[in-house]
Amino acid sequence: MAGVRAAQKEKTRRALIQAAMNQLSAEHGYASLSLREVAREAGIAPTSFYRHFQNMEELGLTLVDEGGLTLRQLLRQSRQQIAKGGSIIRASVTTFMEFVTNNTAIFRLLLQEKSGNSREFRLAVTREVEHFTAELVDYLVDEQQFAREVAELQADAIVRIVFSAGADALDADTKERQRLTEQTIAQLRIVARGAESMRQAAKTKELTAP
Amino acid sequence: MAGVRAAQKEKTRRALIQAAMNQLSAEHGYASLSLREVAREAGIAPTSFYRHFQNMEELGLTLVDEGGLTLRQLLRQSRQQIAKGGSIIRASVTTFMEFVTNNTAIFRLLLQEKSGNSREFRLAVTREVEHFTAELVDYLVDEQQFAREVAELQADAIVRIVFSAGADALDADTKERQRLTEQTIAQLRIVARGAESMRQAAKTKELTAP
DNA sequence: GCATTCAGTGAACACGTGTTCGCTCAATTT
DNA sequence: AAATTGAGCGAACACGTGTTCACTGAATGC
Repeated sequence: MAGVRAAQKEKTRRALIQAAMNQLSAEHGYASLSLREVAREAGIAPTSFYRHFQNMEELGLTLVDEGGLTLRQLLRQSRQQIAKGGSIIRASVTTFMEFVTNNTAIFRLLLQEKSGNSREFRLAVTREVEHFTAELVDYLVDEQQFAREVAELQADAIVRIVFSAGADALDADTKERQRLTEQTIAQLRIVARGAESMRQAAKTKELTAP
Repeated sequence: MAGVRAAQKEKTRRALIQAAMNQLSAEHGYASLSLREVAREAGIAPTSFYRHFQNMEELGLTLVDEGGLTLRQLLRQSRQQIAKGGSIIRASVTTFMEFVTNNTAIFRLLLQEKSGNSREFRLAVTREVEHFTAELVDYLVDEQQFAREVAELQADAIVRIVFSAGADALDADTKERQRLTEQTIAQLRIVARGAESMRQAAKTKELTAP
């Protein structure tokens, strides 16, 4: 019971996942992913695909799950960078862009595939993004002492800006990506200032008309 | 030379465009648009499609052009609403969301199709979005007296937030759309405050160390 | 009135697709 | 050692796709 069989199965399963990722590009999206092409790239017969996934859909959902893991990893690494000191915003955005650059396939799914998918697929992506946003809200509340309501507005705005810039970064060269990074940092600073000013206003109001 | 012929041709051309738009939905994106299905919905034979467009690609680019027109119309209507007085941000966001609701197909192309298309298609979309952003920059510079640099940061952030929210609104029910609208308004206010505070900081700096 | 232009057609093509079925044969279980 | 399990396979299927070609017939130009 060395599990040779199970190990081999897992191996070709990974091969299928990797093959699907390799096929994702700007011109060739998830919607036009074909079972036969994926199987070919993974080096197995088309029919063997079904030994691992019931559907292309099921493979897609698996990929989104991988995306969720990547997002959590991104959060962890971001926190580590922040702990090292320096600008929180700069560290976060830089880490984010690094992750995008090094996991293009996954971020294509998370940032660019907003249409042309099954409802279930979109829900899965939304779930991961919402989880990410929720983590950011918690950070703003716990570490930055924002009121929950403002933190939610701010976090959602940040995620929209950063994810949108990330989507652009996927199809940009190094130089353009650098520009996007700096631009995003500056924009998040604007948002932070705005949120800060909301906090001040709320405090003032609280004192004058409690 | 009454132009009966030309008129009929234009009519079925519009029918093709309309047919393509009708086929766009959350589950069925631009990538999986099929020549035959579009022709069928337009009420012509598949082969007749080629009398009007060389490609599905060419139809797609035409649709993006329509999107550009819609964006310009949106800007005009937004300015009219602003001229009526009241909150500039509220008027703009409300108008935007109305347009999204009433032109779902076009905004699906502009807001949700970021991947799985030809390079040319993506460039066309980007061109329209950038034009929109440039108009917004001009507004912030001319009417709100922002420095160009800050205006560009702010405009890009606004477009990212609003377009992202618009993309979500496309697949939301009325109530959720209302929530998105209010949320977006609040977020733009945060951004406006942040940008304003940048302006103050710049001024101060200018006075203290010119 | 006659000749020409041209939007629309139907048949036919080569091709890629997802999915089924029964088979093999090594890993595993008994 | 014998029996069972299960990943991987090739043949075959029905189907939708884009594109070609020669043809029709009404609108147009002369």
